[in-house]
Amino acid sequence: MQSQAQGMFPKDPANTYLDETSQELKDHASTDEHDEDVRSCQNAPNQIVVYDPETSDTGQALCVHPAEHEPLPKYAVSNQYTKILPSIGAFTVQCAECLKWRLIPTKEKYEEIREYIKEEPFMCATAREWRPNISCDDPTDISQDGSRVWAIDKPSIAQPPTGWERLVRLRSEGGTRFADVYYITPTGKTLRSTVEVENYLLEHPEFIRAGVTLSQFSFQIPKPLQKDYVKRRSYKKARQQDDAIALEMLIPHEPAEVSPLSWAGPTQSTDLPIVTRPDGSSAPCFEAPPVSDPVVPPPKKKRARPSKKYTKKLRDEPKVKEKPQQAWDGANEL
DNA sequence: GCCACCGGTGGC
DNA sequence: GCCACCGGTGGC
Repeated sequence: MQSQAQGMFPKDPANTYLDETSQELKDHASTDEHDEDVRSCQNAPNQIVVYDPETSDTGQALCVHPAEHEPLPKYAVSNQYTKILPSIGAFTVQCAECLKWRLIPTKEKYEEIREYIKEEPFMCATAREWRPNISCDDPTDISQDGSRVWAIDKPSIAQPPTGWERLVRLRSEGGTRFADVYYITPTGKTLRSTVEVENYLLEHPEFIRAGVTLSQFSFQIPKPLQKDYVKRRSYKKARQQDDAIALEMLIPHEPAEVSPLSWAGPTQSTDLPIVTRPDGSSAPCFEAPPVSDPVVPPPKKKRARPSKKYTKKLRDEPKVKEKPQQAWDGANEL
């Protein structure tokens, strides 16, 4: 995929992750390369779309697309973990002019567009970099047809430093959060917060010398378009009062309509949101995980939040636990 | 023991 | 209500 025109990007595009079950992607393929992108999209189960709320009215958005040409997400293929969570399956951005959605072929391109989207609004012409003939006259690549989860991404998030990867991992529906953001260092360490990044950089000054700064990291997560994807905190408080009743209220019982493109998870994992449900609603959504046991759950142990003083101690005393350096000892040379 | 996923808390 | 943070947990 060579780059030709470095097109203009839309202003305030919406970043969208989507679950991939739609036929429309292939319907709009217009070049061989795009065909390939579309196919890889279609093969990827449970993708998610993200789009930018601020711009949803005027229309800019991005859609997410999984690791290219991977038939299945990492969770399903290489991860020994049995839980299969919905994963970001496609990246899409909305044209600032015609408001149509254009699939972005790679996560890297998406991150590039997202970083500069405010300054350089995305247009269909931008996509000519990978789809030479695309224009606003072509139909939208994807639409909110109920077959995917759409989530709103934040604009102006810096691209991760070279050699680093920014991971957005979706949580299952009904949890307390929609997703988590992680950064994977060149040495393979996973960092979960700005504090951890800061500590890591202090422990590895070679990255600082190489120009890596905290401003290149953002742990902002996309927001699900489906309002009830994430459990409300007020619900949790209610549950503390009366668990059984609250559970009834919390879990919607909707007809399950399994997508033909859903990936097959472990049979014992039926309590996981591995399928999507076209429900005819305007916004796509994942199947809610069934309630495995509506009985009152055992009380959970309370955990005291570490004090600020403790947090500061952590910052002052870098953790020692870390994976042995693997491929990137060259960092020391920076 | 590791680690991906999840929940709970304080702060704003 | 949202966000940042990070400890807990269970499957491997």
